[in-house]
Amino acid sequence: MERKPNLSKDLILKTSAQLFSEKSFSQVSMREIAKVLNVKAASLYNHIQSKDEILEAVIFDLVNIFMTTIEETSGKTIPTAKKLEEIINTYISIAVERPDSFATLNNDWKYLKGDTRNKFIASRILYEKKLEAIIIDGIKSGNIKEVNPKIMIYQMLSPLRNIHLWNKKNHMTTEELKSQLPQLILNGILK
Amino acid sequence: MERKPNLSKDLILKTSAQLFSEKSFSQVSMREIAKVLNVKAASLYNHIQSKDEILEAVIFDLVNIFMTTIEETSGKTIPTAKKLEEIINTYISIAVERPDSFATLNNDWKYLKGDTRNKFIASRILYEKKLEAIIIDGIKSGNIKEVNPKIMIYQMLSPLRNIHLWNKKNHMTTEELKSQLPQLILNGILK
DNA sequence: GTCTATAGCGTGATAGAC
DNA sequence: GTCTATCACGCTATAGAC
Repeated sequence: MERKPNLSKDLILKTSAQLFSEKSFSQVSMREIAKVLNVKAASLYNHIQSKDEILEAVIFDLVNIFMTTIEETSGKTIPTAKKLEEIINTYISIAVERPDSFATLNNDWKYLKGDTRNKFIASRILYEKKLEAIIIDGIKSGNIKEVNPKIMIYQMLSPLRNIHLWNKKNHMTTEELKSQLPQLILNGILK
Repeated sequence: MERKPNLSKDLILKTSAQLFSEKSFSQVSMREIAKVLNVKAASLYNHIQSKDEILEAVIFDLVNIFMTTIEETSGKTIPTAKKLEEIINTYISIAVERPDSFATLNNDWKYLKGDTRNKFIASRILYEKKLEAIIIDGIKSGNIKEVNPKIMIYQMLSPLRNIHLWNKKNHMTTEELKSQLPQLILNGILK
């Protein structure tokens, strides 16, 4: 409910992400996005090409952050536990600071179409491969339990991809989460 | 792609759950469900009242199982670890044996409307309350780490609610999962 | 109990005035 | 750059013939 629009692509993306996260991409209409911004739906098309483009922009904005940070973490020469903690903290930061985009990424990526969808899936596979490499490395150096790495990835990522759902009910600060969640997740993983 | 229909409510529910799990409730049309069953969309309405009714039936079929089993487990006089293992195994059984309904329950409950939606949310809250009671009991009797029970529930349920996603890639039998997942989940929880 | 035909509605997107 | 008006389409659901 803005006063006067001053419409921009960025504002449209922000508003859309918020609405997507409350319902779902498919349940939010262009008319609805426009209404929140105090404009008519047609006006949105001066700043964006299509509804699909909004979804793509919201999602890949975060995808790029995740891919960049895991690349950085992988390249560091620090203990495995520290690497995993960095990864967990990235999820926490993004889930707390940008909950709407984070929810859209995790809930609505399935509404991506064609090449964009394939690109997303490829990114996700690559991300999990990078994480697997870190875990395998940790097993070799004796810092991580000898459990199937794929199961471990699943055990790690399932809670992380749902922080936003859970944090909606139990509002915690980034600091509180960072001081508790990593230990909780890693306690079952580290020796 | 059935041969000749022999249409029934049960068959419609089964087929719908499969399609919902592949895409999403909102992305599956009545025409599409009908096509798989080799009938016209209008024919479906001789067996069901509405598309919403299909979703409700698919979801509450499983909700009732989950509510019944946690009630049973709560009433038993067995160690906390055994109770949690039972709960975990219920998820595994359902996720493996009825993956389509399980996926629909976890992904598409948000498309439930009105009272039905409220009833679902109330069930989920009640389920988590029952689980919390078991955990608090375990903390008191010294069998469970002294961590915030709400965080523990989240750590337990996040992976369990996503078994279907993960098991689609790494096909495991019910037995394999039951011999590995509970320990993995509980190792981080049990002393 | 399945069919054809269609009502009634909401959607994403566009054309063209201002 | 926002507006009004509207197009073209797909959807759920119903009416009525067979």
